[in-house]
Amino acid sequence: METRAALTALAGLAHDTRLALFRLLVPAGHDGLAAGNLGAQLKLPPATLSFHLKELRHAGLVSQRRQGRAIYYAADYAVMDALIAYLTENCCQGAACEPAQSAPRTRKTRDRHV
Amino acid sequence: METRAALTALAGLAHDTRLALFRLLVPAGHDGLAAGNLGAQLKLPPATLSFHLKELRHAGLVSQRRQGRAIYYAADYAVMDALIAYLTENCCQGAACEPAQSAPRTRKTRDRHV
DNA sequence: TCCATGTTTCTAGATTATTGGAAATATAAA
DNA sequence: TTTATATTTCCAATAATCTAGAAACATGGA
Repeated sequence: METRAALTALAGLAHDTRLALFRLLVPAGHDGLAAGNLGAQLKLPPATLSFHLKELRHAGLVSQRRQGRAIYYAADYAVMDALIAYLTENCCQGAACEPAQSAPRTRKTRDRHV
Repeated sequence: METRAALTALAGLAHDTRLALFRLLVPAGHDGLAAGNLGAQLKLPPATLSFHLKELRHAGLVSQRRQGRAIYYAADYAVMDALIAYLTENCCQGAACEPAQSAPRTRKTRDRHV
């Protein structure tokens, strides 16, 4: 993941409504949850909900799928994983970051599936 | 790490200049770099530099230490590590996030030193 | 003491993000 | 068709963040 994309993903998560939305989607798995369901859980007016879901989508953190009248959103784990890899590699370099761990994860180890 | 702190750390990193500052500090280790050094590398006016360093400091991502006339900033690896742990646990749950990996990291495994 | 250097704080304007009502769009069901 | 439901887009107001000049502060050296 490049710095530009990492920045976009960070900005996507750096808002309490969006982080809450994303955290609701994480355990919902690949099927995700309908927009209405998310809005009801967080008590958000529809326009506000839609605004934040769009931000998450532009950050590549969630995907969208229509099913009947409902639109389902699902977490994109690959982008999240790439962000974690980016932070580990670029912001947590060397042994300093994980003193109790055997070895820091490297790009090669983590990026196989990205 | 709690959601509120994670949000603060995410917002701290979610800006061009601040991510660049933090990335300069990461390889600089515990000694860190002088504010002036950082400002010169990124060509920032002093007030702008100071503004962003303050943000990073409030997010707990960097520490400050005066030495003579210079003020040295250093990355706080513990907070960064805690953020990565938070994202791994809360935003990357289950096997979904690391399909090519043996087992997802758990809170117990990662939090020993935090 | 006086001056130079490194950095911060003050401040105000500029930019960008967020909010939510109202209208528009898409789908499904009667 | 018509109506109901789910959601988005439009838009204007508000809020938050960012920028950088100028002034202030702290330290060290002459």
